[in-house]
Amino acid sequence: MEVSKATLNRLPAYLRFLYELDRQGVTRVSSTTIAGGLDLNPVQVRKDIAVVSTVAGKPKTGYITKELIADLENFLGYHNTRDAILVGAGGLGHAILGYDGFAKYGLNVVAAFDIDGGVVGTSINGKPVYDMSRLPEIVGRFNIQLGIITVPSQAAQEVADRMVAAGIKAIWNFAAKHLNVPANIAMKHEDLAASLALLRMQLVSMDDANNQPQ
Amino acid sequence: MEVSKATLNRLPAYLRFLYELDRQGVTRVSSTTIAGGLDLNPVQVRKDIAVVSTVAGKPKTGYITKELIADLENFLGYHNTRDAILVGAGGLGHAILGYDGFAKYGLNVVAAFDIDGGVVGTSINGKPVYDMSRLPEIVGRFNIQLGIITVPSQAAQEVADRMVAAGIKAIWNFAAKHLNVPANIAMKHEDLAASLALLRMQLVSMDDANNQPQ
DNA sequence: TAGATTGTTAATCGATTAACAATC
DNA sequence: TAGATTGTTAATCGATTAACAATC
Repeated sequence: MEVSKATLNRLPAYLRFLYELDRQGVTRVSSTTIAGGLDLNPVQVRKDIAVVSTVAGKPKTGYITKELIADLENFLGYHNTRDAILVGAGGLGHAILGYDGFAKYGLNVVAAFDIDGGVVGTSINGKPVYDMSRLPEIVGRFNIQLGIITVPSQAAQEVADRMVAAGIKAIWNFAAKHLNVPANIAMKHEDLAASLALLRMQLVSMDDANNQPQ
Repeated sequence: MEVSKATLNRLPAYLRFLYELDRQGVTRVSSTTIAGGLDLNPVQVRKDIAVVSTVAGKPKTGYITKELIADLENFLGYHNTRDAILVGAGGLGHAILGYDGFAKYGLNVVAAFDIDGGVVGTSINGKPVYDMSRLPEIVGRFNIQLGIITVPSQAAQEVADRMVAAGIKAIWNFAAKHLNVPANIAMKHEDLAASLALLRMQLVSMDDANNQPQ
């Protein structure tokens, strides 16, 4: 991988910030402006931009907003849409199926799967919900590479296994459980418990700081 | 902060893994077992455990499952429940309100707020949805410190500002937008676009590896 | 010209991994 | 006793930040 995970993680935030500037008619932008808006270090912003941009920034004037937007969109593949399927049409699955914002990020959820007869056969936000048994057929027919897991944690490993067997190459896991998959399968675990732990600890340490004996 | 962010991020996964072992009747566990189950390095696991545990592991036998569970729960504050409020009772807000799993992590969402007359006055999973104007009153009355933002990104900054004004000390932000808050407010941004970027890039680089000319 | 800003090299910081003595 | 496993020190790796010459 030629770009670090840390950099990649920041790029979508740059892009959103630039969209906003562009919308306001700002045609040129400096690393200091971006860093200021996102609470980052300007040097870090310049280094990140250097990785993705095809044109150099100009001393004194900075970068051209629209050029930078184009480079970032290109690098992140936002125009190169990927189809995905989702397994688990419960609360969270429902929310993801109902959210059209992922289209901007080049993600197109085409169908969902579940084992609950109550939702199988219905459609959510125009996306059909199939029985789990049809997973291999649909994934194969449309050559889908990306799978989203929104089932309860006890069911998640089996779902992952079935996705891999069906030919899925990348898994976005929202279940609260580490999943074991072959090394050639990409996996991203959205661990909300871990996020919450981080937030709670910040909260507690700030409490401490405020109650410090002086 | 005496424990690193990286360590803190892993602790909830250890705990879930240990619950599973305990359920299976496994009374002792080594760092190698934990590392193997979670695709981590055993030394890293031992160092992380050293930070939180009150009793030392024993050479040859490892750690006592139940002791380690108790230490982790204690460290993460899972028995020390925090009340929270949520703003934005849309799809994602609905899913979070409907999910009772956060109770295990010591998080108790007590109420939601929205500006949509269609949901205000209703209740979701037993939690009342109030009009946004009542935020200061409820936050003040129950002395709530934690706020969850699940509104569309354009509305997120204003919601954050109103949370801070009402006395919220920590914000869990699910909107696709960086939010500026005073330095004494804890903030955790759940950036799904960034996650997706990471996953897509993994997928692409694996494609590359497989199509490498030999 | 003077000053703001870039791109890059070097220094620092933090986290992971390797090595290994201690010990149950 | 021998071997597995711990806890810790040292080495490595990766990412951030500081310093600064180049330049528009």
